[in-house]
Amino acid sequence: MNLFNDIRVLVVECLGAMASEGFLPAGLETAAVTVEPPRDAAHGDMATNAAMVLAKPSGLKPREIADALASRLSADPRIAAVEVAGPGFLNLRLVPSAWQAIVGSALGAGTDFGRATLGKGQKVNVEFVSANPTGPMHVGHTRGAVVGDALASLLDFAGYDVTREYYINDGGAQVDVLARSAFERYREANGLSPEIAEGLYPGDYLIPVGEALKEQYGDRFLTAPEADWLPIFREFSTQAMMEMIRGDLEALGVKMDVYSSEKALYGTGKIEAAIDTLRGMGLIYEGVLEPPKGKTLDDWEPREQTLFKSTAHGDDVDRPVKKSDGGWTYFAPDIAYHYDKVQRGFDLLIDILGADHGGYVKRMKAAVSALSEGRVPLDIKLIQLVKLYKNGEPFKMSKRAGTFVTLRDVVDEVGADVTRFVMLTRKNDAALDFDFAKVQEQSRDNPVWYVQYASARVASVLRKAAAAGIDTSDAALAQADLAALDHPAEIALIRKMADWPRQVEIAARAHEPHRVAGYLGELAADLHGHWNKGNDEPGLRFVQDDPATMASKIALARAVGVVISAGLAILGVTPVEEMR
RNA sequence: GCACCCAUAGCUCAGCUGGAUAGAGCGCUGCCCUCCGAAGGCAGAGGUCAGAGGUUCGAAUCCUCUUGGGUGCACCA
Repeated sequence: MNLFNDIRVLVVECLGAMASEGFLPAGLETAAVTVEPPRDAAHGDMATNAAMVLAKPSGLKPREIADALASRLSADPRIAAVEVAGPGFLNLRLVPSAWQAIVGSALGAGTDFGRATLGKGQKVNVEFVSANPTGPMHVGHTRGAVVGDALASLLDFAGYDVTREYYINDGGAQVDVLARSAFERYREANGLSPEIAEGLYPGDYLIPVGEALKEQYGDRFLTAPEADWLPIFREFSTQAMMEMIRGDLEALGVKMDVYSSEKALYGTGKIEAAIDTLRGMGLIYEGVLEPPKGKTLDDWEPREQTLFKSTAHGDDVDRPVKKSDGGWTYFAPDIAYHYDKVQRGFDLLIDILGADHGGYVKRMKAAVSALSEGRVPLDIKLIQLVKLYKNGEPFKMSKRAGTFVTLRDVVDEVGADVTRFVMLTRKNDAALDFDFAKVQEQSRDNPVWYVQYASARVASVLRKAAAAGIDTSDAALAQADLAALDHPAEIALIRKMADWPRQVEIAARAHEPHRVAGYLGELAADLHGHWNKGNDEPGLRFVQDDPATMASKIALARAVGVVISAGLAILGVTPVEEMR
């Protein structure tokens, strides 16, 4: 299905044949051999670097290898022309039928077109969002949620067995703060005026929690000591927060497979077991850390602590796992949690974190490296800031949650589809400008609109074809005369569309779902460009008088539509049938 | 002080984990426009890929250093 891979296989086979004939030395490493679309279309359909890569290890001149390889390749029925170019590139031109067949594959596979086996069924865990259960999700979380969800879909599409997971940070001091904040709202619900002290969460979203607490417990905790109500209020309000967060995620179209709780790790011995495992490796010791240089800590004093020798696995300094009061640091349950993921048999772990957690990457990688004995890679994607604008002006909203803009605010304003697409228009480690006005604009420089417009145009011609009595089911369209799609412009559009399976692999390998959005923008641009050509050249239009001709053209349109739908599905965006 | 991330056209950004003459949109300039679906189309100008070394057939891409920005740096998560 990935034509580039097919041709690469052919190239490697030819090289193998050349080796068995003695032209090339036996056992040459061919991993570096690539078959890619050339940047300049004038160079042909595909280019391979085989001759240059193998020149040195074989002791031959690139030209010699290229010539010999060229004559072998040209014997393949799919190859129309081969030429040696530049420093030793082989430029390949395929016969039109090789491209036209791709239209048939796309129609046959539907939105599964481009599915890859890259992941080989390996189990991958994508942990994302993991927002503290202390309030509604804000825009920063939103980007992480979208990137994580799209990455999970992408990896699934690329053949991995994916688990979406949320780690609830419900074990630290912040949930005590939440409980105390809820207590004030509980007092409020009982007719007292709340005292939202400095450091408590002031957001209105806790008002209903306070009311619910009153509903359940009446006034009986109003004068009770904190120790009586704190655990109860903590439990009650974290559950309320998690319900809210689940709702927020749902509004965005994100569904987690697993919610893991930090609190649940305590008292089970899991933290102790993880630390003991490290201790068994000689990676836990009692020691005193040096004070950080160049930064003045007024309350610094040397203390002996239980430390994890993370420097043995690439970290800069060793990290404490116990506080001076003997309790675990936040790092300890995190170690246990990742150990749990390793033990659940994942072959690859991915964490999506805010960029402000950058300092945390090395120690976590060190822990996973140690606990999995180097078996399980951990990739941590840091998500940069989202800057909000409205018509170019920095934008703040404070509807109901204090000072920050919530996920709900954004989704209510522009919809989940637009939100998701825009969040994926930049790579995760670059800051993103999100302009409320711009993302709803109907213009070329709004990528969401542009891709949806392409989708709508495809749907439109399909409707026209159906009205003209053409069977527009994929199965029927696949039977159309694809050989009629022989105009260079049509072949060019097919070539773009045929690049989709390759793009999936590239994006999946890099763990970068934003590439899918970028590709869809390019494909949409090509479709629109092709459409415009039809204005001057009626023969290129999708809508034709002759039913058989039209069926061929519609097959192409639908094939492009299939790719757009498949791509949007990965991004979690619903393709539109028509523009309103 | 240390670590991580970023730096590409006037602006906003792509750039295939090393490929050929570095791309797109906006803006600018000049033409064209009633064409399947309006919300335009075509063409042009615009670059020391922050700077300097290195690796190699080949570097925006990998390594080192420099500059400029962001983030984070026991015992909070």
